[in-house]
Amino acid sequence: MRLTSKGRYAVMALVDLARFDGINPVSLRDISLRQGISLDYLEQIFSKLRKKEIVQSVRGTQGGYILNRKAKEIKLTNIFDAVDEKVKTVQCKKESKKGCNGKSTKCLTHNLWDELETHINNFFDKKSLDDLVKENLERRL
Amino acid sequence: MRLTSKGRYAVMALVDLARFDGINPVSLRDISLRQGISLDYLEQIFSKLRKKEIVQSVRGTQGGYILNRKAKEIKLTNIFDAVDEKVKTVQCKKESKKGCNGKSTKCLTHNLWDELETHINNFFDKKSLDDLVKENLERRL
DNA sequence: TGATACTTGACTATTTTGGTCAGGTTTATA
DNA sequence: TATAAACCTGACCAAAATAGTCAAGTATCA
Ligand code: FES
Ligand code: FES
Repeated sequence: MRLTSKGRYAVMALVDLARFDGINPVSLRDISLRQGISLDYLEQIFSKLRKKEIVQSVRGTQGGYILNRKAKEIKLTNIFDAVDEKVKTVQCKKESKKGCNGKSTKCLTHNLWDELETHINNFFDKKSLDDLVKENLERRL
Repeated sequence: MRLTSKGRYAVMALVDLARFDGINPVSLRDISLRQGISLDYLEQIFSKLRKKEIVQSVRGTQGGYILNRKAKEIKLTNIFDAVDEKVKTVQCKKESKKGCNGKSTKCLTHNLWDELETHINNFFDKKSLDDLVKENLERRL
């Protein structure tokens, strides 16, 4: 069970961006340099973030990206959703009565993984981008 | 972020085994049939569980595996550890001051992933094999 | 009319996963 | 004591997921 770097990068980049929010659009090139993430990869990630209306793009010279909502209203859940970093503990559908890989009943541990998923999602629901920026500022003082 | 089936199978198999614990050794063949897990794969998994002293093997005809500790004392953490299903949110060492892939400092989000890891491990620390067996019995009544 | 920066889609190398396969060894029991 | 059940080990492999790269644009500002 591990976190993929797509999710990690998305959050890193957004925290970076949020720090400058309201001042200028931030270019991916800058984020790439500051955070050490491949520019091409960032583009893929931001394309998804834009489609989910988490960021807005500003084209042309001096362009870049800006947040599309207040940092306080962007939860980790939203970010992870946008880049397809889902928490997947099981394959079987929650609603269906069938088990994994087409079995007729749920397996012995189905309920456990369900609980786990909820437990993790709770964490993501609570944390907002704003929280992260603030925590980061505090640590620097 | 997803759970691998090695971890899932390990827990499934142990719950199955625990239900018969104290009566007979349970053969992997039986578990394989009941739970629909490849026998060869189960052998790999149980080899690890044995090395970490979670189960004991009984060789020969009528052999199989038995729990090596009380079900109450086997936490999910122990099981996951044994089969190398670790919760990995970051690459960088917790203790080291260096960041991921050799960067000189920790990244903006390091602390966040650390919290997440703790949050997940809390869940695994609380659940014991015994809990799972009981929950399962209740649901059948 | 550059230069900057976003946009898109296809492609690819590496790693991880989820196994299989072959060939053992041990031991109860018929 | 033979034999079959069951554990034991290590090598091997195909498919999927990951973590990108590459190429060829388009929009906008100075
Ligand atoms: S049936 Fe849902 S996890 Fe096995
Ligand atoms: S430095 Fe530890 S997560 Fe980035």
